[in-house]
Amino acid sequence: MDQITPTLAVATEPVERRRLPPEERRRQIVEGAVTFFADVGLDGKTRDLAKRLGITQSLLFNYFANKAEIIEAVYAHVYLDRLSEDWPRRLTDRSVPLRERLLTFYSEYSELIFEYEWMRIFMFSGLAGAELNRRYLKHMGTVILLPLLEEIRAEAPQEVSPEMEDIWNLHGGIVYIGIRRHIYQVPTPEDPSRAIERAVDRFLQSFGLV
Amino acid sequence: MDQITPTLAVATEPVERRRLPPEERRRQIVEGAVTFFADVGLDGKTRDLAKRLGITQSLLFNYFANKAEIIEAVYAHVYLDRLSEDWPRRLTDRSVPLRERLLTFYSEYSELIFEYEWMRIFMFSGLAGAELNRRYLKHMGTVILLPLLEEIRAEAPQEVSPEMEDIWNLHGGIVYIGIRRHIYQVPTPEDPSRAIERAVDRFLQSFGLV
DNA sequence: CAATTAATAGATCATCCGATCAATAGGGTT
DNA sequence: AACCCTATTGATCGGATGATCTATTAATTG
Repeated sequence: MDQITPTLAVATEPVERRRLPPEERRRQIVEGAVTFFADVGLDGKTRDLAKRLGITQSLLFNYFANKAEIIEAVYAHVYLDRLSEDWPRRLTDRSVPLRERLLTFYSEYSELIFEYEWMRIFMFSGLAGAELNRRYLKHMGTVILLPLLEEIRAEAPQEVSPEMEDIWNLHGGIVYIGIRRHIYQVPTPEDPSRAIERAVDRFLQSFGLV
Repeated sequence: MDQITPTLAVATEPVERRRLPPEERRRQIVEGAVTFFADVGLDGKTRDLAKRLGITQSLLFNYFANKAEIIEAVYAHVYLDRLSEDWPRRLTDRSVPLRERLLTFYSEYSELIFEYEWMRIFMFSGLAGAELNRRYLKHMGTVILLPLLEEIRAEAPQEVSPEMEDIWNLHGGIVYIGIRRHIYQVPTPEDPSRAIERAVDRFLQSFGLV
């Protein structure tokens, strides 16, 4: 099996100082754990994580009761408060042209999903059957994509009526760029904004907009 | 961690008969391994696999030198000879309308990628950094999507010129249905053909076709 | 029906893993 | 400089894991 071999002891900061303030040490562990588990998956071993952090394995359990708790902290650090509360409002702000709303949304949203850690941990937890992903996608559907559907329906001529699956299709086509880049690790455009813009324009055009 | 708990000893066939012919036993192991590793990931334990197959763990190593060899057999069983050699030719057969070519291709191709085992093992191996996935996507790009790009360019009016990323976008939007269903395990249309048809039509329409 | 052969099971090994705990030492305080 | 608190360490435990080996048992052959 060609698992990615966990890089050993890549000390991001000089490791001289032992005995950090607990808050800081905890933060350091979580941040290290995010990239570590993004690299090797949620089955990554605590000994490897500790080695990468330049600390002993036992110290991990001084800050977290068990490994599951570390992963909880990773989830929290990667996902919590990363979905802007502002998006639903701005997506439905009809004083701004629909095309512009869509482009600014996907411009900001893509910064999130094209992040290495975000994309990989989301995929790992999805495969593990985590409830997190279902909650997230459900939220995404009701809070972002459904309002978006209504916006398009409001502006589109009567003869063409978009469906929810059409919105998911637009969304998936964009997300797939990040999947290619961070999961399959194949070349993708450095800056995806052009591809996104073209996808959005094709979408709008097909519903008689733009 | 909320790993999917491997189902224990779900004997697909009656296990009465021991002492199977080697060929048959091997085939049985591989097929069981495909769904097993698709469920729990490539880190799945050989003891759990054996339990599900209704055989002892040591028997596995009578047919395979080690676990990596089992996974190789799983890869082979899931991927080899599953990309029809016929697709490139049929996609470029200009005696058939382009829309029809696209629809029949994605109709057949989606049967492949919407398969539970295919999708999950492909994602697991992608995350593990397997070369397999890069080879596959490269092959997909050059043998299917690039010719497809040429076909669209040939038929599209000069003023609009599709790019390779546009084709990947079409492709990704369709594949994403399978990702939602089998990776994130959220509800998707029972039959994706309607969504695929609409996506293809939007795509063609935006390039002045149909 | 006995003999031969190959599949199978169960015990076992060395290693690895998550987690625990007593001992140690860093560094701020007095 | 001595003291004390606690962050950190290193040794260790029980259980799991991939892989091996030997004894047993089922089917095939003559």
